[in-house]
Amino acid sequence: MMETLPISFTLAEFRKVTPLDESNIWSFLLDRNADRISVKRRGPALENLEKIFVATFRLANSVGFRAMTLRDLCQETGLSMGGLYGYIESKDQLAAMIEDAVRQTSEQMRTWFTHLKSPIDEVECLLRAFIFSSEILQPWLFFVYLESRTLAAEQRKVAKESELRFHSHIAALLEATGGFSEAQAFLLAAHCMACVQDWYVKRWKYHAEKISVDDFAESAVKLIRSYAEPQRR
Amino acid sequence: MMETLPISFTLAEFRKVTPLDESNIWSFLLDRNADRISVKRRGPALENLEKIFVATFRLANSVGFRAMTLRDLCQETGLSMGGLYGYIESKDQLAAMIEDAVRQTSEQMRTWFTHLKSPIDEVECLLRAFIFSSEILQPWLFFVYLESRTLAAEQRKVAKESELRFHSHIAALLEATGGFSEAQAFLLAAHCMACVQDWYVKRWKYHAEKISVDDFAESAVKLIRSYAEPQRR
DNA sequence: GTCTATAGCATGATAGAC
DNA sequence: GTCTATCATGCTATAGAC
Repeated sequence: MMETLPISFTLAEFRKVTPLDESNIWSFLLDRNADRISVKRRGPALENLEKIFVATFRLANSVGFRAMTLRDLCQETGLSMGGLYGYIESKDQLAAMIEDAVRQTSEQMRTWFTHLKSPIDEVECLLRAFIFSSEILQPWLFFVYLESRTLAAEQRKVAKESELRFHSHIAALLEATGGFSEAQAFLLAAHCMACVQDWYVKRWKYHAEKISVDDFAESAVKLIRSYAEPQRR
Repeated sequence: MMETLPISFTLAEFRKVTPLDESNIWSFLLDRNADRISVKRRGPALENLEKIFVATFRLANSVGFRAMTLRDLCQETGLSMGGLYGYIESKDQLAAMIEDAVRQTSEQMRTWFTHLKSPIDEVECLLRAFIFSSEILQPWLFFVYLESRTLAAEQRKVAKESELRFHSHIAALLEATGGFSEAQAFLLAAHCMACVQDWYVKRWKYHAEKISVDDFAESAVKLIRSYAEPQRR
């Protein structure tokens, strides 16, 4: 699907080809955790899953996941403690489900633009895809970014490795442009990651200034491209 | 003091002129909160303060501040619950003391390089000072970055304003170089902030690759300078 | 100035009614 | 499939001994 996109695609163009978005993610979640969810009727299950995760994002954001209580979660969702446990196995597994969903999308993303011939074009596409995915799934990525350190050691490790794989992929592409040593490419890739992650980490800052995600992506891509291809300026 | 620094100073040079570092911060903390700390003998008080805050950073990092218990804190510091309350008024005030210390240093930083004539030189100096300060006071800045959202509304607001003031200062300087519109300068300043904050947020990534803080600062500064001054490349 | 002991309440999880 | 009621544990904060 990604082959149909231009190099400098917009959010609207990206939306048409991305496999996961705000509305179909609940089905994805239900199917992936079907064995642990005891509720069988699909319609109400999807509605309650949405309530549970939206409330989790809100509560974890205001007090942190480990300090959020299941009683607060019940109050926000309208479920009882017993009802809630039909959807989750434990509080820790609730976080694990989020982390798993995010890792799935980020792992897929690395393969989306491997058909491109130019390394710097692939970098641009990956940065745009990262920014637009984080626009669509902001609460999910935000949760993992801020909470993975407080989760079980195993999940923490997996989250770090996932970030590092994406980082290394960008670094390898930058090195392939021929303009950078391995160490320079690693650092420049780190700057790329920091810039694009800022879109979902500091969302309040960009919203207050009414900056659109397309303008943000344009600015980040231009900064990196002008450094990797100085002759074009 | 900052007037004696060259434009592209190193960590070693910055250390000689910075007012606050790892060892004198405990005195600063004790004096600033003297009215709330009931312990009077200065020597033991400084030792216990160091134990309390170092343990707080470690525990908050592994479970989050709101989920960290004062019992864990007592076990790590060797103090009893009663003893601990000689140094803090409440758990919330412990976080407020950290937030206050960090805000002090960040507010001072904005005035350090106003004597420079060239806006882009001032940007370089501010970015280096920010990175080197965060190297020296990493656990403090890391705590505020990750925990301010979970603190009281008042503190959350103050932390955001502090970030925004620094951001706006950089943006104004970039606009003063003459190469950017207000909106472009805002976005480029945001990229600056994200890159330099990454040094203390993703420290594990840089340490694993054995990247020195001087190399990191050089890379970040070069990226921004090459964009703001394309003719020099 | 630091300790032990405890008050008063909230927590994650489960059992069993319907 | 969802509820209410309850368990055992752990929490912040304080009182009072030394």
